[in-house]
Order: sequence, then C-alpha cells, then structure tokens
Amino acid sequence: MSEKDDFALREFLPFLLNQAAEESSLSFQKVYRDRYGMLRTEWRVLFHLGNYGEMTAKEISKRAMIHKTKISRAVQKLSEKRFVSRLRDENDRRSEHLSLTPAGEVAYRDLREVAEDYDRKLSAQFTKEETVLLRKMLSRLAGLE
Amino acid sequence: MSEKDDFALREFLPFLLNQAAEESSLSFQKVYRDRYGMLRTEWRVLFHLGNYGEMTAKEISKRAMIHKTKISRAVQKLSEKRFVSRLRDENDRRSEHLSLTPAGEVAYRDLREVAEDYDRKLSAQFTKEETVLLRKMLSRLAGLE
DNA sequence: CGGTAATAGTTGATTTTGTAACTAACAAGG
DNA sequence: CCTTGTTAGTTACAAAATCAACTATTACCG
Repeated sequence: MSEKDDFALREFLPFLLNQAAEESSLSFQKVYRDRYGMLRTEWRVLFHLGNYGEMTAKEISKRAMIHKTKISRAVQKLSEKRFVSRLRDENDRRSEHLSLTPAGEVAYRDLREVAEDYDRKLSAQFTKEETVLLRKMLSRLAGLE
Repeated sequence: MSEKDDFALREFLPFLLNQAAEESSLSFQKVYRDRYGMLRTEWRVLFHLGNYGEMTAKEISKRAMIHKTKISRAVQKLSEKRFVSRLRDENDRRSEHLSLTPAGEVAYRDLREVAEDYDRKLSAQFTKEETVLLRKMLSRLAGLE
C-alpha cells in the first residue's frame, strides 16, 4: 500500500498536532480519571485554580480558552467532589470566586507531580533547545501569545 | 492574581499540544463542514483513502488512531454521500475494502488543496528549519516512527 | 470435524459536548 | 427611576463521542 500522490498526510501539521496531542493526553488522562474520576475539563479547571489561585469562571475561561458552559459543568462536578469551593462576590453578585478546598489542593499537588514527571519524560526525547523551541512554536500555533 | 508556584500549565506539553491542535483544526474544519457537510472523522477517513488508496476500516483505524465505531459511522456517511465505495473481501468476508469514488476523489483533491495552503500558512510563521524540526518532534510524540 | 477463541464491523445505551436561549445582576443614558 | 444593553453563569436540547454488547465470519486446536 504505497502513497498515491505527493501530499503526505503525515506531514500535515494539523494532523500531526492532533495525533501528538491525543497520544500525549492518553496516558495522563488515565491518571486523573482513575484516581479522581475527573474529566479533562475538570482537570484543567483544577489545575488553573491550583496554579494561579482563586479566580472566577470567566477568568479560567479566558486563560484556558475553554467555553464557559464547559467550565460551568466542570465546576459543578468539582464542587460535588468537594475539590472546589464557590464564593459569591458581594460587590458583583453575578460572579463567583472559585478556589480549591484542602482536598482539592491535595489532588492538585498529586496530579501536578504526575504531570511534571510526564512532561519531563516527554521532553527527555529531545534536547533542551529543541523543547524550548517546541513550546514556543506550540504557543504560537495555539494563539497563546 | 499571581502564580502560586512554579508549575506553569502553559508550559505543559500535553496542554500546549491540545490547544495548538484545536486551534489549527478550527479554521480548516469550517471548510469541509461548509463545502461537504463533513464531520472531522469523515474528513480524516476521506484523507486516508485519498492519500494512501484503498484500505479497510481496520487499517484506517490503526493508522489514524481512530476508534472503529467512529470509522464505521463515518464510512456510512461517506458512503451515503457517494464519496466512498465499499467492496467486500471475497477471501475474508468480514472485511471491506474502502476506496474513493470519482466524486470522493474530487472532494479529496479540493480539500487537499485547501489543506496544503493552510499548512503553508501555518508553516510560514517559522523558519524552514524550525518547521522541519517541529514536524519531526510531533511525529515522535505521536508515536509515528 | 466441533467447539472455543479471535477478528471485522455494527448497533444501542450512556456520557459528554456544542449551540442557543435563558436568568439574574449590574451599567449607563435619558 | 426606567429603558436598553451588557455581563456571569446556567440550563435545555441537539449533536457527537464513548463503551459495551452484538452479529457474522474466520482461525485455531484438541
């Protein structure tokens, strides 16, 4: 089964990005799913709160580029799991300040360690300069700068 | 709102990969959706058949790392649209050989062109050496080598 | 052979996501 | 104040993905 023409799907950036993203998510996903029954969005929200501290859903949405409905549902789940506490802003009663509970902190620290190990493992395939460049290029492609 | 510690989510490779993948899929998705009413999986199947020629669902599944139920449904849709023809293998009547119809070829060539343009546009953000390296790194991360 | 296991692909039930419309709270101009 | 517009977050309904169970066919092995 040889290629029919000169367009190489395996060179197509969106394809490569998707494959790499999927592959790199898989093994990590298993951890937060099995250990804490979390979905990807929940994990991301947890990480944002753990990483940047208290913030509102809106802020997470903006930072993580996740749609507000996903955030809303993730926060509900995380709140049910007692990982996140919600505090209504008394000056602007539309918004809520979200933060990690002690249990949420524990989960965050645990998962962060796994994440760091995993990131190191991925990066170890390349030279230091290469991974620096990779991150920079991905940031650009992701529209994060 | 300052960072609480030194782990940066925005540096975490799986996060960056996902964001970059999502972002890069978005604008392209619009094309195959609007022009041919295709879903992402359908597009991928079409591209695999166009790019590598006739193969079975199983082979596509393996190559593209797409689950067989997704493939099954995508093939149904593509077959309804008369983009893909299905031919049962007479030696092993469980499997089907899938290939593009002439109409499928036309759609494939059209979309491939858009894809190539888009890829060039993405690549243009970086130097030639950088994109070569990027592709290589993504291939490695995707487990394609 | 005959029975069990394996494989290709499909289908159905359950989750999860996406889109749009909605509620509640605030803002600003007249 | 009152209307109109905006914003934070939720909810409802449709679309899609996931997971498990299923059919049909072939392979393996005593």
